[in-house]
Amino acid sequence: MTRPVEIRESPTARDRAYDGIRAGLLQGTFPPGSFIEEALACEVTGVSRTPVREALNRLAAEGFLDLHPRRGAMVKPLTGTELRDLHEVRLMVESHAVRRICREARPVPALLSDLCDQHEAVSADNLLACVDLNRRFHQAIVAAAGNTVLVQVFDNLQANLMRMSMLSLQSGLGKTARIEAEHRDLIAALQTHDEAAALALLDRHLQPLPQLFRGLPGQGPVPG
Amino acid sequence: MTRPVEIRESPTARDRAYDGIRAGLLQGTFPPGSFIEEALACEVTGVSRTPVREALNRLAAEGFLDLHPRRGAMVKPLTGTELRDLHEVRLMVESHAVRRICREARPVPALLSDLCDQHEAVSADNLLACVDLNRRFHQAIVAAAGNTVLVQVFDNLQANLMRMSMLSLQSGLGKTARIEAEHRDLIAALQTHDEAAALALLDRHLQPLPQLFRGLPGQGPVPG
DNA sequence: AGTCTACCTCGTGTATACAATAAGACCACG
DNA sequence: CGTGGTCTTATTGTATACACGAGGTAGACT
Repeated sequence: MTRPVEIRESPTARDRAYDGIRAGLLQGTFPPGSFIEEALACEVTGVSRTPVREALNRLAAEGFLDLHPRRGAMVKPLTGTELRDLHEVRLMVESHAVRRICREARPVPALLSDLCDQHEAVSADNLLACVDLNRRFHQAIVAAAGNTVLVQVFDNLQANLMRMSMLSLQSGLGKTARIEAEHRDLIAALQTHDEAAALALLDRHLQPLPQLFRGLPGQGPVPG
Repeated sequence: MTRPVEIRESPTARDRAYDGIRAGLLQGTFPPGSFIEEALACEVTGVSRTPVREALNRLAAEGFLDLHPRRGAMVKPLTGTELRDLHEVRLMVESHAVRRICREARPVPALLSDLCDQHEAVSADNLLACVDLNRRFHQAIVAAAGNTVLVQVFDNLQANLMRMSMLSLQSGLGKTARIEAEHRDLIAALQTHDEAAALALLDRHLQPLPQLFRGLPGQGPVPG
């Protein structure tokens, strides 16, 4: 386990570019506010400009970058306001999913428990791996609601949600043990289709996050 | 006002490609289920493959196309299920926006009334113009909630929402006069920050849409 | 006659070469 | 010494050429 995150060697150059750049963004290799020049991204990822540009476009669509015409791709600094807005939308989407699951008595996929088990296995200092597991857990909940468009919307938020997760773990707010326990509680509530309980658990699970941006005036970029 | 929709001649080839292909998709030049070959898109839009590919990628991200690796870009057929899912998410987003506007007593931008006025002016048989005005109206409401991430999410839905609007108008469900009246009522409720009334009006305003997909089994593509 | 295989063609995936523009530096002039 | 302008250069935007792979067709063999 020398590598931080399981990077599957995708045969397509575009995906290699995308994965490489995104990893750099999450790990801070490309600091917020800086510009990523295409030539640099080419060196880092080892592919030519064409797939790099496609990757940059995709990352911009996902909210990682601001594409300035003729200027380049600026790494979008996460401001307090954006974190607030992101958290609000995320809560809206996941609450909606939870409501649908409970009201329509949808089955809860076994994948959720599997992810919890994996969570136990991974070491707590492997930030990227923890973030990825967390992402897949919440993604699975949204998917379980059975609304493909809702899944698509949630996927579009993933980029910045992962950044928020990183911040949360780095600042010590999210203890992985607590997260895993809360995940299991949430699964239990969903399995019995107890809407009120599930919503309350979800709310409490995401409650620590606002501490990240509480007090921030909004404009200033968040360090990290 | 000879032109149906204000198409600003963008100097960049990528935008010309994007606008051209999207117009073709909305108007049925590229029928659902068919594959768009890059060479064809080049002929239609008059630019080379590079910007065409970027446009296709963007349209795929927006849900217009399904990109099959090594196969090409298939025009995604809108199924009954997708229309249902889309409507549900759309209602979730706009309801959330309305709630925020009312609870935080946010000012309602004059833009909304302006759009209603323009709606009076445009002829009812100009489908694209009507769809575009409608789009901007709902977009402005979401924007008025003051959550940039929510706006971004809503924008990502726009592609398919416009397709649904086209279907609605074509099938005669949406009478433009009624739409405009309901828009004005909604504005009034928002201005007085009457949450219950605004939510009810929004709900009733979007109520006719489910008739589009009611009874559809889900798999079959929607004609048009 | 049917089926399997091999080849060919077409279309996407990638790289690279060319064009255009904006930012920055340097010089001249006030 | 400061300011304005112009020129250079670096980087993006676009076009095109090449590579690779999939799918279709035709021919041969059973």
